[in-house]
Amino acid sequence: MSGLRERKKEATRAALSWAAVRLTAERGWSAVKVEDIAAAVGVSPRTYNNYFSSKAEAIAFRHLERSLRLAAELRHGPPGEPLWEAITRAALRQLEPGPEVEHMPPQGPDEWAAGLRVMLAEPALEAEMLRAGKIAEKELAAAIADRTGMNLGTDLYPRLVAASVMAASNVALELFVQGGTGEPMEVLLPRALRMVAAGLPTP
Amino acid sequence: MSGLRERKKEATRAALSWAAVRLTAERGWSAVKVEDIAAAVGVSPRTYNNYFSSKAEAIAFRHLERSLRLAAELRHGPPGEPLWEAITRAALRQLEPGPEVEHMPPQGPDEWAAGLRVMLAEPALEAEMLRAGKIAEKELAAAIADRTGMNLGTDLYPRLVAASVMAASNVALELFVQGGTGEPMEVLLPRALRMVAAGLPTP
DNA sequence: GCGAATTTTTGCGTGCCACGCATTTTCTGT
DNA sequence: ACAGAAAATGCGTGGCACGCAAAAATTCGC
Repeated sequence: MSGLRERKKEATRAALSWAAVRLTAERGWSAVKVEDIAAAVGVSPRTYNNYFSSKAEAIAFRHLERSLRLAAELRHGPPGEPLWEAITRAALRQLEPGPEVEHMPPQGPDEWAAGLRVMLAEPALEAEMLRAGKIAEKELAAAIADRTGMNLGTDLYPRLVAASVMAASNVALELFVQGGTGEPMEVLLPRALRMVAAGLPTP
Repeated sequence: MSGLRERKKEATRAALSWAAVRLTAERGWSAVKVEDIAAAVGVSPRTYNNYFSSKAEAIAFRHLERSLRLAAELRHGPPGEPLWEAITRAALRQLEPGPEVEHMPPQGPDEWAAGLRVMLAEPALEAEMLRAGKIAEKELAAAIADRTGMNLGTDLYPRLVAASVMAASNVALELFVQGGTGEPMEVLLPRALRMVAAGLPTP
């Protein structure tokens, strides 16, 4: 309905999420209390839980948003475009930093990878990230079902495509974060997507 | 090294996990306290946390074990067998109820599905299940890398296959649990595996 | 503009959970 | 049987999620 109120809410949510990430990167996950995150945003600790139902959720929120955008973009893109091209294009676009990162210290890909390693080392955070991915996967499957005219409740295809896309994204990210190959996400991600789309026969 | 001690530990761990599942199915997740689980097994609450580092972990443990068996079976199977046949065979075998279920009330597939729905409705449990799947995926990727002589640190293939296998399993399970099609897992799972192996072109 | 209604924030209190540490009990190897 | 190792337990602490009701802020009808 209204604009200002909801935008303010989203701003607070984003600020909390962002503060949680920053503080965790600085001090480590267990050293940051909910109270600290709330204080960094200038809000009461009780209010934090009005926005996020767990400490971990604030950190996974950015991941969730980006993943959800993928599904949204798939819905609003040109309907005629072949499915996998649309998916690849939408996935690649999520790699571009959004406007919210403007007033952050500029992060190279190395710092980003290091930060992610820290996050995923914490079991609670890993679990919450995975849950976020799963939520986005549901949206993605629904979008694909719409696009292909298939039945989400009975057809394997939409869910399989959605799950495979998330799998490819995660694998590409893992390899990037682990840094075995020096290749950037812009290279790894499309390659992984092409592979799952084409099939994975024994080489 | 020793036998009795470790077997007793595993027995306790399994008993705790089993008690957690049973109590949760009966009363619901939030109504069962760690104290209850411990009491059901005849062990101190403090001891529970020597086995599982969270309340949810006990429930995901059965899922974790089964998923890990898949990787183990892939390692110990005939090395000559084509990769995807070996995977499918190993995956199907995990559907057979293990010997630990012998003295449980016989569960039809419907009760099983209902139980799973309850579990996955709880965010904390869903997250923990996903984490268990992720851990197993790592093992699976390593097994596949070994089998194909590929490099886990630089090649996408092993991780992609592992992730796709887990994705297919999860999708098959979702569809089964949701029950849109009346088909059993023994049918859905191989079909999903065949699809991800062959590729997912727009139909 | 202004006051009423709705929404959001906050303070407070409760119950539970994860875990460190020291102690006791149980098991193993010789 | 005994010494040493490993596991179970008791106790205490800090923190987190959340229900509830009061207070503050914002929207909307007029």
